[in-house]
Amino acid sequence: MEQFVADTLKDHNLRTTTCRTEVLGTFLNKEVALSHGDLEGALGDQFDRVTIYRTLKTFLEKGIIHKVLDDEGVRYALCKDRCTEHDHHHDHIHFKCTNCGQTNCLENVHIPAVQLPDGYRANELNLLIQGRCPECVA
Amino acid sequence: MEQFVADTLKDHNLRTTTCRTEVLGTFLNKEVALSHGDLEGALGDQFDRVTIYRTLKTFLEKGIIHKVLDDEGVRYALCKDRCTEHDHHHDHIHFKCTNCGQTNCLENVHIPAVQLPDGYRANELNLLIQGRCPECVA
DNA sequence: ATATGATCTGCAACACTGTTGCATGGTAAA
DNA sequence: TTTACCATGCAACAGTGTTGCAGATCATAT
Repeated sequence: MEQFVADTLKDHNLRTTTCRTEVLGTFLNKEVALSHGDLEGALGDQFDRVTIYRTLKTFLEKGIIHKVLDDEGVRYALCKDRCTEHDHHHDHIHFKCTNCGQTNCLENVHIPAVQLPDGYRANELNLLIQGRCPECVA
Repeated sequence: MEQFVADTLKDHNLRTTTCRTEVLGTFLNKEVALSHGDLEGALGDQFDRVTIYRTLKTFLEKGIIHKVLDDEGVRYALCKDRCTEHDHHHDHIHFKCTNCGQTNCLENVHIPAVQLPDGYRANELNLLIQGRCPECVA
């Protein structure tokens, strides 16, 4: 995994620093969408708040992560299919469990075509589904 | 319109105060999703920041408005089809124009059924489409 | 029309989220 | 190893949203 982290950073022309390595590693470990606060919690006092914000911003710009919108705030999740800075794919489906609060990307689910009114041109689709995840349905 | 505003408040068991009347009126006039800041701007110094926040919160709880999620922050829009506190329908499609920034609800567009993986149970769907609105496509 | 209780409002203070400028420290490439 | 560039930490600040409380306002019954 460490190798993957290093490669990912290199692929996006980013220097491998401790903070970037740890943040990226945390995303890989947790496998759910994380907020800035989640990262601060997970990483303890290792890094300054500001540095984490800047790391997230950098990752966003490079297409390593994407924003996940949510009633309660903004979270971030890995772009698993290797978006790049110039070829960023823009259809995301996220599922948020209203019971346990976890949010994750549904990778294999496609957003069906939506029939827009005349004149509208769509670029990016963002679908948030809220409900109960398998663990919490039982 | 003033009658409509008064009726709406009454229907939801809310006292008709100046702030509520003005806020609801602004939503009716503008016909697009508004942020707290938009409302502050539209209403000038008539009301305290806090009062506007509380008015929005009350309207949310009563099902008069709903949240609109957005990369840039939270906005609010009227529930046109008369949601009530207990019967709030939860499928929303919003279109945000990346050129002029306006966000509005697409009332007559339906979210097609999404095939969820086993075990997931959906309650609420929230689709944000970003692109260009008819005015900005031209 | 008025008194009453419920509730809404404004103010002050606070917590959280996110950004910016600048000096210092770390990274990669020669 | 030196160097140029970039990332980090710190301090300060702006924006967003919440809470407690005293005083004002509203709806109801009289």
